[in-house]
Amino acid sequence: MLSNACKYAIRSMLYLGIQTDDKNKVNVKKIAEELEVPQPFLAKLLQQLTKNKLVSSTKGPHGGFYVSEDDQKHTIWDIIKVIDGTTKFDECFLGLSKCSDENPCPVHFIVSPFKEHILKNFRDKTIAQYVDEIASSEKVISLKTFDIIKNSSS
Amino acid sequence: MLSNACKYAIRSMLYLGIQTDDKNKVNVKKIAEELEVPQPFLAKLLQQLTKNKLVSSTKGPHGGFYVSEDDQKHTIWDIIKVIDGTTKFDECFLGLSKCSDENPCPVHFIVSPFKEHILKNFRDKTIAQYVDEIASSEKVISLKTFDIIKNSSS
DNA sequence: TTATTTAAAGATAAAAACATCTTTTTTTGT
DNA sequence: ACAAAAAAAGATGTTTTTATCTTTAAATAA
Repeated sequence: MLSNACKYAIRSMLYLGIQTDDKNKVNVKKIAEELEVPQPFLAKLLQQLTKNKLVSSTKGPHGGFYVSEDDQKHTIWDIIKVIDGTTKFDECFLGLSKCSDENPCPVHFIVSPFKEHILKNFRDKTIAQYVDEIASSEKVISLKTFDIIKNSSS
Repeated sequence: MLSNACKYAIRSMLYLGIQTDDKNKVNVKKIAEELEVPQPFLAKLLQQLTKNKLVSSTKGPHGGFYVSEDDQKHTIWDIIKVIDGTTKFDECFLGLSKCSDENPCPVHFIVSPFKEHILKNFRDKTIAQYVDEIASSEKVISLKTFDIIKNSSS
């Protein structure tokens, strides 16, 4: 469904939402370690997110990446748009170009409600909302982060 | 979600379920044209399906591919197992190895119920059942086949 | 001003997915 | 027996995804 690139990007943005703001930045090395993803690959992804104004960054000592309050207004859908593009989500599960409610493929009505529900969530729910939810419940965004949350709340 | 390879394979098997039996075979060329998929690529896929006993074939004049009544007892899940493997379906949507109902990732409860629903369908519903459904309703497996069904029923 | 820290940019490389081409084997009709 | 039709098998090529490496630019602190 999502590429690795996009998974890393989403997890990074949630991580930055939880851990950072304009006063508290982290560098790629740290993010890559926390999320356990390949560092140079992640660096490229963060570049893309930054170029597209989903994530903020500053160079130099004490610089790094962060998501500001404004950045937090974005959605997972915004990330997908930047990293993977959204065509995959418009396509029929069996690859038929004209598949629709009117001309359904054999799995259309199995897959379609699922897709709608997920898409609605991805389009409507902001990173801020996700961050709140992760803080209040115990959602995981990496093994390490999971441990951090577990420990800090116990 | 599914690779092109797997989409082609599923559509081929449904097509063969509808159009063929041990008395009526079709060759790769015909299947590729009907489903509008690359012929040599499809040939390789059909080879795999045949080797794994999901599809039957005979060589020589009037030979070709077909799905027997026995073949029709298989499921979409069986096709996925042969072509893509099923690991993708076990994996967390965000790629976290330990994501579960107990340790949910931020999108776990959005994605999980629908995944279950789809998997149940893929695992339980036979090709025979799909074929019946396509015959009685008007499900599409290719633009061309769609036209055929439309025309023959009008 | 200079060394250090950091992201940005660009070039390269490895692996997987997607696809094609060529040769061999089997079957069948003549 | 022979030619034709078809799948099977094997080799090859292309594109995309995933990933790394190197160089450049910017910011900061001493």
